[in-house]
Amino acid sequence: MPELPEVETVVRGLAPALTGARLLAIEALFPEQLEGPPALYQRASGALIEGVRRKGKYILLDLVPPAGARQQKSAPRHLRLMIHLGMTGKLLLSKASEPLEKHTHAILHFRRSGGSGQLRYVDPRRFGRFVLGAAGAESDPERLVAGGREPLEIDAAEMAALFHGRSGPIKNLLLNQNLLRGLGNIYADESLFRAGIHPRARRLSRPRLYRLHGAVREVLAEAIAAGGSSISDYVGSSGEKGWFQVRHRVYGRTGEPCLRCGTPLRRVVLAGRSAHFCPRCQKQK
DNA sequence: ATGCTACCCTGGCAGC
DNA sequence: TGCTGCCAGGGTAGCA
Repeated sequence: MPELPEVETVVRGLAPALTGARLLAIEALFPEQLEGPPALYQRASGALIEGVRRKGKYILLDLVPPAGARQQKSAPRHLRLMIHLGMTGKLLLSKASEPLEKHTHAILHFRRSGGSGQLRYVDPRRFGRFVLGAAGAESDPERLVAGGREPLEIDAAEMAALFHGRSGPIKNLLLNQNLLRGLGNIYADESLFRAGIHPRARRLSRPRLYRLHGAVREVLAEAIAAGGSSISDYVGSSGEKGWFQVRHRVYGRTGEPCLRCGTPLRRVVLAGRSAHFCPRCQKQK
C-alpha cells in the first residue's frame, strides 16, 4: 500500500527516465479508469515532460504540449497528469517487448535521447486515480491534493501547533491528509510505536507531540532509504521491491511479542483501519 | 467543524 | 479440488 515512502521511491525512479522526455501518446486500455477530457489526452501527445514530482501520496507530471497544440485558442499552455496509486497501483517503466500485466489501464509512450520506452499504469483494485487536466485551471488535478503539510518539511513546533486543540484520537489525526499528507496506516502505526504513544491517545502534551514529530521523520526517512515497504504487491518503477517491511515493529504483527518488552501486540480499529500497537509500551497519557 | 459508516474493487486466504 | 465468504484499506460521500 503506497504511502509517502513508496510514492517517493516511485518518483525517484521515474524522474531520471522521464524528465525531459517527449510524451508520444497516452494509450487508454481501460478508459473508465482515466479521468479528464479526451481532448486533453489528444493534446498531451507530443508534450515535453518537464518534471515528475511527489506531493503527499500523489505523483504529478508537468507537461508542456508542443507549440502547435499550444497556439489553439483557449488551449491551456501546460497540462498536468496526476496519479494516485491507491492500494494496489503501480507505475512501471517497461520496454514495448515486455508482456502486459493484467489490469494495465494505460500506457504512456515516450521517447528520449536514449531511445523509446513505456510507462505502464497498473491497478487491479482500481482504488487509484489517473487524472489529466490543465495546469492552473479549474481542472488542474493538483487541486485534488489534500492541503496538509509535508511531514518531512514541517518542524516540531509547527506540528505541535497543528495538532494542538484537536480532540480526536492521535491515530485518526495522523491519517488526516488535511493535517499531514503522506502518512498511511503502516507509517502512522510505526511512528506511534516509536514515540510510545497509544493510537487512541487524545490531546497530546507538547513534549509528546515533539517526540511524535521526531518518530514520524525517523520512520519515513528509514523507509525511504529502504525503498519503501513491499506488502501486498507494492514495487518500485523498475519492479523492485522495498524491504522496510522487515523493520516493521508493530504493523501486521498482531499477537506477536513486542520487540521491546515481549508483550503480545494488539489490534484495534480506528478510523475504519486496523491500528497495531503494544499495550505496554504505548501509553494513553 | 467533527466524526462516524459505507462504499468502491480484486486477490489472497481460511474453512468446509 | 473448488467453492464461498471474509478481509485488506486510501479517499470520499453521505449522514448524524
